[in-house]
Amino acid sequence: MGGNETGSKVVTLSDVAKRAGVSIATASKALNDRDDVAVATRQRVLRAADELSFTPNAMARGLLAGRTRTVGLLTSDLEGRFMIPILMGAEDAFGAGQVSVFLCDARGDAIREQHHLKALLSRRVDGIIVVGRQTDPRPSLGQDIPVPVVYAYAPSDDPRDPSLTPDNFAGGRLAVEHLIACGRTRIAHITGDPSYAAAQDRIAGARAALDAAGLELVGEPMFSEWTEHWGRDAAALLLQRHPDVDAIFCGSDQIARGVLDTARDLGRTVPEDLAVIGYDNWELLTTNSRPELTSIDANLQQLGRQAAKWVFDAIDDVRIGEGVTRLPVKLVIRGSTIRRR
Amino acid sequence: MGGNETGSKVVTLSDVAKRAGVSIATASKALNDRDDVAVATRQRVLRAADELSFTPNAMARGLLAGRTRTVGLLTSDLEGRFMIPILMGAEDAFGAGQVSVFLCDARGDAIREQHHLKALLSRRVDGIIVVGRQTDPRPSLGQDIPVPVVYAYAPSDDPRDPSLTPDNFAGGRLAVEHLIACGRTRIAHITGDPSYAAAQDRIAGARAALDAAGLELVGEPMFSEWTEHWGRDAAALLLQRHPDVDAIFCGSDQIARGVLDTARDLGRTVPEDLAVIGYDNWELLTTNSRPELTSIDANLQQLGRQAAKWVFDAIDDVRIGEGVTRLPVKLVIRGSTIRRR
DNA sequence: CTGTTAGCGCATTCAC
DNA sequence: GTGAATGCGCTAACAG
Repeated sequence: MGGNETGSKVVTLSDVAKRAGVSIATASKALNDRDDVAVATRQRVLRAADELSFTPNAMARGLLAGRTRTVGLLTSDLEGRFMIPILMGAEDAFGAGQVSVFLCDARGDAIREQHHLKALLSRRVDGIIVVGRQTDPRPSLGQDIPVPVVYAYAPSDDPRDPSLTPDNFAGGRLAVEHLIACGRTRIAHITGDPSYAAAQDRIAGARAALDAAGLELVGEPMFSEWTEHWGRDAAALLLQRHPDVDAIFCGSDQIARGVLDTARDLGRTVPEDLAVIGYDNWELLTTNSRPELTSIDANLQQLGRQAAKWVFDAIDDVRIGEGVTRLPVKLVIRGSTIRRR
Repeated sequence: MGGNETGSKVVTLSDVAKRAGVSIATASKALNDRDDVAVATRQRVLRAADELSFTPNAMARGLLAGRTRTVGLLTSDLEGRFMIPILMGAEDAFGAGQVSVFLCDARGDAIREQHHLKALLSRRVDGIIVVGRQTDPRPSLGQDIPVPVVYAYAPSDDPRDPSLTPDNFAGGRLAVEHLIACGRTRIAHITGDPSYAAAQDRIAGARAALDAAGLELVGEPMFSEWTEHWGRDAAALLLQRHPDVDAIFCGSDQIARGVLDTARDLGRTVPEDLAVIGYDNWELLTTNSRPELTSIDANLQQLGRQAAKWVFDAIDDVRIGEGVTRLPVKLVIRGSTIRRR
């Protein structure tokens, strides 16, 4: 038992150095393009590293550098429809292999979130993105986190924190402006849970657009769940009470799909008879309905990218936004508001 | 500039030790419940750590231990419907804060996958789970990875690798057995892309069930895309050509939903007139259709948990399965095959 | 019970 | 150009 046992131990820099017949220091320099190393030497080192398939130990490196090239993604609801695109945008922005992402799903539980946060800090992530499941403000992680934190989708309730969230007001306005542009004047609104900021903001935007055109909503906004069932029921109610509506702005694509079903059942032709617009641009729903559904897209992937960029900027001590920044949304027109040719 | 500057540097163990008036080693022992440390001393150390909100550096720890309590999750298609539950199951099994998960999305690109793999190895993950997007075998990462690798959903094409995948054959059989149990005898099959192993395996299972009952499929399986559109079109074709079918086994819930739409349009009553069963148990589709859709659930979250468990076992040198292991699926009965009361 | 010593793998001075 | 020494933060041996 003297020295180098067998048993495929992990290859270290010193192994490479030994094989190349140089010191550890030289090997390090050669591998990192540092200083002046004789060309021949560098070649030898690189060859040795390759032959041993040497993989530098990021932890050892991080210990020295004080930087891990690692960030934490703290979500509260992984299976939620909105997490994934944001997460993808972030992963995207970090670049394959450049920065690695710790994924933590707190399952909407504060205790679990604390555990994960602690783990992340323990692993010395360079920054954290917190992704919430609604656009309602969520509790801040606090100001004493030693790394930059950016909130995505759900803004932080502390105005000192930087938050990115889709502009629901603009979305509501955009939706109704489009309906008006399509010549509709009797517009109703069916949406989900009224306690959601998203629901209220979209309504406010819708009303702003109506006001600007000298119009009013037909009836009051109809609130309940964000489901197809509710969309079906609400549409039946609405079309009975106000047979003259010529457009329905729906608070979600799910609701809109239910509305389309009922319209079909009742023999109302979409879009001629009745224009329908959804919200979220969830492709599974918008492209499978009959006709395909016009909707508002929140650009979530872009939001994720922006969040990642902010984290980077903050790490590099670039000043980033403070408070809530609302990102633009876009209208995606399909056959439920305009007859396509 | 002599010694302790200001500027909230990260707190280290030596800071804690200093504040508690003990040596670094003692502080370490106290914090880790090691050896015998005087109760009073331990208290002082704990207090000091708390006051400074000390967070141990997992990298430094990992450097010593040779274990990072970190695993890599290498997916090829994050937005895919099947990744998320598996990912959740894995995250679940690893426990909040115990083990951290690096998430890497290769976007279906081999190059990017290599980059991510390298990054993971560089970070010295203790193990890797590879999640594929189909149940067709995927290329192995190779045998020279220094940590355990488990393949989930998409099995590895190398029989030496441990793979976990849902049992599609059993799923197909289960679906048809259920239809037969419901008294159906004229059963047809509409499915997606025939090049998918999933499609073929489910058909084989279906045929096995039919054989056992002395029945035959009505017509040939109908192949095309995994979409609602195809479901609608295929159903129209099928019902025209074989008006006497009394049940349709669909290769996916999306297809099934399209089938239900067409059945409705053609005035066929489900389930009395026509029983319909889907596959995947995608709640968004199964619970929103009319009637709600009976389907086969692949227990993906459980599959994720199992994959995580295998990784752990392998890390602890417990022998785990080799080759492809098919996990049981389950039937979820809703109103599209049996009239609910 | 507590402190001293050594070293995990690596990048960085500084001599030679 | 190259190599010996130093230390990142921590834990595991030992010695006191």
